[in-house]
Amino acid sequence: MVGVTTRKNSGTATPAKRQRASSGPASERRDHLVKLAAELFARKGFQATTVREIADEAGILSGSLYHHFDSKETIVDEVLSTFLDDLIARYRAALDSGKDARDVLTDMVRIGFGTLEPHRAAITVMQNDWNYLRQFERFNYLVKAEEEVEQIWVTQIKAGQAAGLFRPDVDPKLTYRMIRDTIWVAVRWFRPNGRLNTNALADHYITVLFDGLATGERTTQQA
Amino acid sequence: MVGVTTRKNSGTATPAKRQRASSGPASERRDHLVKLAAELFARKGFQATTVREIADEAGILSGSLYHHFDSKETIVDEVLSTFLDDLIARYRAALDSGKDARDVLTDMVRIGFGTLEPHRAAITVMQNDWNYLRQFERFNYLVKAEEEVEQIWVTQIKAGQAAGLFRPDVDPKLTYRMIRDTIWVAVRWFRPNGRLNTNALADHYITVLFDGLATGERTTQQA
DNA sequence: GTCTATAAGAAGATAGAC
DNA sequence: GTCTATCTTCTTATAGAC
Repeated sequence: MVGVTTRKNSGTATPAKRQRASSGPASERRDHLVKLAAELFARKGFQATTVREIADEAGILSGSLYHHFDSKETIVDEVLSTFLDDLIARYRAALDSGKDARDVLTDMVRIGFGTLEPHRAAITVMQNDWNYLRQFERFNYLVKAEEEVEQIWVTQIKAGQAAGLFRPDVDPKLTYRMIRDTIWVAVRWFRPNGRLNTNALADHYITVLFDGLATGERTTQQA
Repeated sequence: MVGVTTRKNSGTATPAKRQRASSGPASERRDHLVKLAAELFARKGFQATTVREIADEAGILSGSLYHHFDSKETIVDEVLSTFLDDLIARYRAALDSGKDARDVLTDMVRIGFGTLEPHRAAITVMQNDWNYLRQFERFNYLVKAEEEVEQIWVTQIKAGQAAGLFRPDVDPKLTYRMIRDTIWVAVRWFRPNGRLNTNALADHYITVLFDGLATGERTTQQA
């Protein structure tokens, strides 16, 4: 019931109570605080960000934060679940389009890259702190959500193979993981005002993913 | 000169002295301690791992660790620099083979996946804690090493394009980043004793990367 | 090379006044 | 909804005996 040792908080030992995003009162003030915290978590990492820093950023004292949240974990919980809820909703819409597997997969790649901008902070936290956060019982739903997303992708890849659209000799699960990794890790270097926007990123990746990097020419063998 | 606020260490404030891997005395005992620490860093994250835990793992007390290392940062520094030195050496060997750009790139992909097993812990730390560690001046060499590696890859991709081996319409730098991401992030889910070994991973990725996922068939357009 | 003992302070969280 | 004040525990790191 207790989960792992957590960050050894102190005071009158509070073993990370429940207070999911959905259950908490959804005030604008609260949402604003979550946004501020998300930026700090993304920049410095979850553990390296102190509740004092979050409070500073909001112009209040650390104790006042506990009027809105019962723990630091609750804040990051809200950051992550907001992102995941949105992502899964978008995937579902793509699935209901009636397109063939290749077009659905194309849409899903675009959806993935499309979240880089609006959910940049949440994705960064998910990348960097997932390994730490997953050890706490309260974040089990993250694992569940990941499994659900994997199922959606793998089903599409298999459908594409069955329809003769995708090569049959690739492993669906492995292929999904590589696509997923390529999309989300881009959050590390993607900059909204850089040379490329997320549409260009998606187009580029879709080209290489479907048609490959090679031209078919070989200098050593076929020539 | 000081860098950022660091983990606010205490005692007689020690602002993270220099003591790079190469400069420290290379005893077997020391190497063993670094290995133990690397596993903990990978499992729990750098910040969440305490010097007490590292000492526990080694069967000594935390104070005794400071006979071998002057700070926790020095330990992780040694973990990362050992990996990077090995990686860059392997890349250089591949470059000197005299093969064409496609074969060299193939070798480099294999080298990448091939490090997942021997350097699993270091790669995990690099993935999860890079964002945090990079803020300290002493880890500037990480950025330099990354730039060197990028240069090696981009040069090969451009050479392949010039030789007509790779499609000319892809962005070399972007392509490199996506390849890099796909390889290293695999450390998150790759398990040495799982269904696939690193050779199979590399082969699979090389197939999709060069030849693409699509078969050329289209259900909607070409009928 | 390890232990004992401890410094000095930063952490998350709480209680109650305003 | 925020502040004041504070508790308790954990942290990295040190000094010197053995």
